[in-house]
Amino acid sequence: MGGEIEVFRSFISKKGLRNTPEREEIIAEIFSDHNHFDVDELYQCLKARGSKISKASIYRNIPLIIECGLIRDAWFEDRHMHYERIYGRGHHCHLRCIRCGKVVEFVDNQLKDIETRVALENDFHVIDHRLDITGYCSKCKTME
Amino acid sequence: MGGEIEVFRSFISKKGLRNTPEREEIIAEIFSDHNHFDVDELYQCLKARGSKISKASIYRNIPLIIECGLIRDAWFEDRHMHYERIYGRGHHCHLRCIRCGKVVEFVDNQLKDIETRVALENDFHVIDHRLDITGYCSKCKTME
DNA sequence: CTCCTATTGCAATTCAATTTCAATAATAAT
DNA sequence: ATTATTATTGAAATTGAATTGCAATAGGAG
Repeated sequence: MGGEIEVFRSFISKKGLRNTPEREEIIAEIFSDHNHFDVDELYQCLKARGSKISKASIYRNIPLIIECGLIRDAWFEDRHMHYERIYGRGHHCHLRCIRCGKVVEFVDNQLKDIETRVALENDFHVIDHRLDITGYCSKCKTME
Repeated sequence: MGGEIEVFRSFISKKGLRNTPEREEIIAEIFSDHNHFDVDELYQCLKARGSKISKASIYRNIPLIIECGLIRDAWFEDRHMHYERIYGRGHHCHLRCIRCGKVVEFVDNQLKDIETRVALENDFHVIDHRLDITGYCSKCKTME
C-alpha cells in the first residue's frame, strides 16, 4: 500500500494528461487486492463496489498504468491478457499449474546473472524479462 | 531434414484420427522455413504455393501439432499468438527487441538448474518453461 | 469563471479464433 | 474393390477481447 496513487498522478500530470476519478478508482482497485488480474475481473469488482466505470476506460488506461510502472503484462491465457502489480513488489517469476491454474511466484537471483551474460553475448540492452515455468502443482501432479 | 511428417502421422494414427493432405501441407510448410511463425503467415505462404487450405484448418490443427511436440506457443504479440518449431531443435529462449521486433534465440544451461531448484522448493512437476528477455538489440539500442 | 481539449460512456467496429454445417474423403469392415 | 462410418474440410457465421468513433462531460490552466 501507499504511493501508487501519487506515482500515477504525477505520471499523468507530467504527460500533460488529466487525473480523473475513474483513473483513481482503477488504481485503487488494482492495489486493493489484485496481484494478478484481467480486465473483466477488474471491471466486475469495480461494478460490485458501485463504480459506474466502463470497460473501455479500463482498456484505455491499462497502457498508461503499464507505462508508469505500476503493473505489467503477466501472461496470455484463455484468450485474453492477464496483468500483475509490480509497484511495491520485487521482480518475480511464475510457476503456473496447467491443470488447476494455480500461480506461485518465486524470486531467483541467479536469473539476473543469466540475463546479464546473455545480454553481453548478444549486445542487447535488457529492459525486462519474464520466466514462466509451467507444469503440475503439488496437488495436481498426483492426479496425472 | 526429416522425421516430422512421420512423427505427426503416427501421432495422428495413434489418436484414431485421420491423416490428410491438408495436415501434411501444414507440417511441410512449417518445417520448410518457419522457425517462428503465426497463423496468417503460414496461410499466406501456403496460398502462395498454390495450396487451397483454409485458415480454419490451420487453426484446427495447431493444437494437435503442439500436442505431438512439433511446435509450441512462443509469444503473444500484435494481438495474436506466435508459434515456433521445437522438433529437431534444442530448447531455447528468446531475446526480443521491442523496437524492431528482432528475435535472437539463445540456449542457457544454467536455466535448467534454476528450474530444478525452483521445482523442488515448490513441489512442482515441471513440464516446460519459457524465458523471454525484452529490450533493445544492438542496432536499436543506439537509437533510443 | 471561461475556455480548451482530454476523458468518459456507449455503441459500433475490428479481428483473431472458434464453431456450425453440409459436402467430402480417410480408414475399417465387408 | 465396394461399402459404411465418421473425421475432416472449406465457407460462412459467430464469439469475444480489444479498439475506436462520437457526442457529452469535466479537468485544469489562465
